[in-house]
Amino acid sequence: MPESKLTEREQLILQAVVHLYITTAEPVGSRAIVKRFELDISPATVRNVMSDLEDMGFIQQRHTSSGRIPTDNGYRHYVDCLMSIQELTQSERSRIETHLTDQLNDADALLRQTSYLLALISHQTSIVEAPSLNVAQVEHVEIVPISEHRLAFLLADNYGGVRTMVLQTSKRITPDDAQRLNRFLNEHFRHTPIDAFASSLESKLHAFIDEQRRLAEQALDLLQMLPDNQSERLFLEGTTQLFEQPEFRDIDKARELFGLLEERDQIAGLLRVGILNPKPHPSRVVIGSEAHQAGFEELSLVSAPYEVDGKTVGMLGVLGPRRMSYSRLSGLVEYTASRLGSLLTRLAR
Amino acid sequence: MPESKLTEREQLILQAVVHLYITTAEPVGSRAIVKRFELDISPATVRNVMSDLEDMGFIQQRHTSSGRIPTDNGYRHYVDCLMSIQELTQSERSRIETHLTDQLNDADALLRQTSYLLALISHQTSIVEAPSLNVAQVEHVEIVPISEHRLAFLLADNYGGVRTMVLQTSKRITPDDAQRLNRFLNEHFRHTPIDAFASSLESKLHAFIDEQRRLAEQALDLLQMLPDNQSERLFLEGTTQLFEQPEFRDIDKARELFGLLEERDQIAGLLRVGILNPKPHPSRVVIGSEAHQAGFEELSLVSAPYEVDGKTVGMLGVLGPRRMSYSRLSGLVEYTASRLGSLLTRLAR
DNA sequence: GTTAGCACTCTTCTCGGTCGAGTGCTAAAC
DNA sequence: GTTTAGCACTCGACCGAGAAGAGTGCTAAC
Repeated sequence: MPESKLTEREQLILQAVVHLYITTAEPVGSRAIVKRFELDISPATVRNVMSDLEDMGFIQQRHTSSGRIPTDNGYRHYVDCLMSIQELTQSERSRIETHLTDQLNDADALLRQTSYLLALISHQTSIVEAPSLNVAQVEHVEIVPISEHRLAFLLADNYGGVRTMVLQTSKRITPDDAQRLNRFLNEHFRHTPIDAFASSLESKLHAFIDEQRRLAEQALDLLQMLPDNQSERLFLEGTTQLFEQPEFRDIDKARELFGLLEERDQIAGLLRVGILNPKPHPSRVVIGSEAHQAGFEELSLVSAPYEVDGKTVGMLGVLGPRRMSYSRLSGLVEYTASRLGSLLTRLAR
Repeated sequence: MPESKLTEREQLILQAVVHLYITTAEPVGSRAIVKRFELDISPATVRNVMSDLEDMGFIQQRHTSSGRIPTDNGYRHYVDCLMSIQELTQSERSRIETHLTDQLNDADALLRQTSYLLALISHQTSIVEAPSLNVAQVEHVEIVPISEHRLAFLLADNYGGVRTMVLQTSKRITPDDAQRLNRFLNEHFRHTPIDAFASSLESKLHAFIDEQRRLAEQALDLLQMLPDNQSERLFLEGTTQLFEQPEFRDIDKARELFGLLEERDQIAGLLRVGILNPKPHPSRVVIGSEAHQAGFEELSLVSAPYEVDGKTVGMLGVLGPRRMSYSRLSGLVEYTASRLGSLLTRLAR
């Protein structure tokens, strides 16, 4: 944890402002701080300190003579230097363990359930990203003739994820054709990273002839559309929770938020923000304008990577108002990530 | 079209109230009607007629001395007796034709695109339902071994829809096992209605032994979960449009609406409302409280069934504020439904 | 049956005043 | 030098009065 440059008293007051504002959603006054934390100093002293903190850009006033609220910088300092991550309670822990079990043998179901549970416990909006294409590998591909002119193109990755796409052909495909193609595909592309599959297949197109080649080309087309679908592999739950927050009582803010939630790509992008920022803890926090994203000013995201076989394969997190309990949610997100990781590891075998 | 029991003048005034309210979202006064439609009668006369219409329950006042707005009954009478369905313009028609082509060889993609287009042209929220389970038939099933202990269970229906589920087994499955099972499944269950597949499979479980039987039982479990997933086979687009409407400026109404949109099951149920109500036109209208659904009071739905090979297989529609252009949207929805139907027919071959 | 006139009702907007929370500053106390 | 008490000041929230405006219902005349 980086050393705070503030005096002990300043740290105390900043922490007090953050805590009170998080719980009440109201600007925090000097008297309220003294009362609530039973401090042995007078409100006037607190006022002086708050004035200093304001000069340093950690807290601000909506208008002269209102209480203070933390700025993005204030939250940032709090998260980086003052906060200690809160462990989950025993009951929360067991709740996760019972609802997130290895009964779920489908990666999608597991991810969805994780998202659901995360929203339920956090009372915020949860985001869970499926293992990303650049770490997943081809485990198995199969072209399945469905009817005379239609085929399913099935692609299974090594994390238990299965995608199916549909192909149409003008010429009839024999089961033999399909089987030969399947054998070839699996022989040559097993363990290829999924995002390299398309280009890898392209370079081997010459190995096919006739109908098989046409099929392979069509499969290639489908593969090239895969990255676009990445944002569909995002599990969001509990979006209603966000709208319950007082910061979105304002109809225009609410509408903006609603628009943002529709933009799956942007949400997916958010999970990537700050991912490089190394920390003693796995969890990351993006606060308001740090996201550099229109409409995100009132929001924050606490996220953590989850690992399969010691390798980070995806992210999950909790999206809430900037004014949220970072300490509690960091703990929750980290624990959930580790749980999901170990279940996925078992699934990936 | 049922005969209206109103006098010609009453019809005229009711129509005027509906039209004006639809376009302005403001209560309609007597003077405004005379002005806007250049009537040769005085506002006082209009007031008398409006008073009568109010007694009949077709229009109402928010408070004494405000203009009138249509009641659900008023809209109902308008839709049933007064409205004529508006044909699409040439440009709208060609827009649909170019964006909804037989290039899309995947039923899901086709449905999604339909939904997208419908939202775009209507400026409302669109709902498109996938062909329902009780009319779709098994076209092909295949169990695909993915890795030693994992299999994909692929189920293709005769409308171009493909679902994939994942199975986990403790014992290793040989390709031969899988192939034999596949042959059996396709021989016996091809053309079985999908919603009868599970029970039909159950009755034939005795034909399997050992590992095959265990597999078939697992597949059965998955099949029995299928109906629950029906609500996931609903394509919604343009939900933001709803929140733009002035009736949802009120934050509590907006929240209620947001909650409703989350409830996919209820939305799916709405499409079924009034489906039995036979009409000279294929389109159906559900107005506000007619839906008997909490939160739907301010909404209306214009829907139409789409047909494959002359058989109704699903519904699509447009969800908007009660105050919406029923005449225009009926035309749009009907046209879109017929277009989707014919494309799906070609896809189903 | 239709219309002009008019009183009436109800909402919306604005304005001024009060209240209370909270601040900043100054001077005194520690 | 730090802390505190005291006090004037600022600003938003709330309230009620009053004016404006839209629209009605009723009555009497056409």
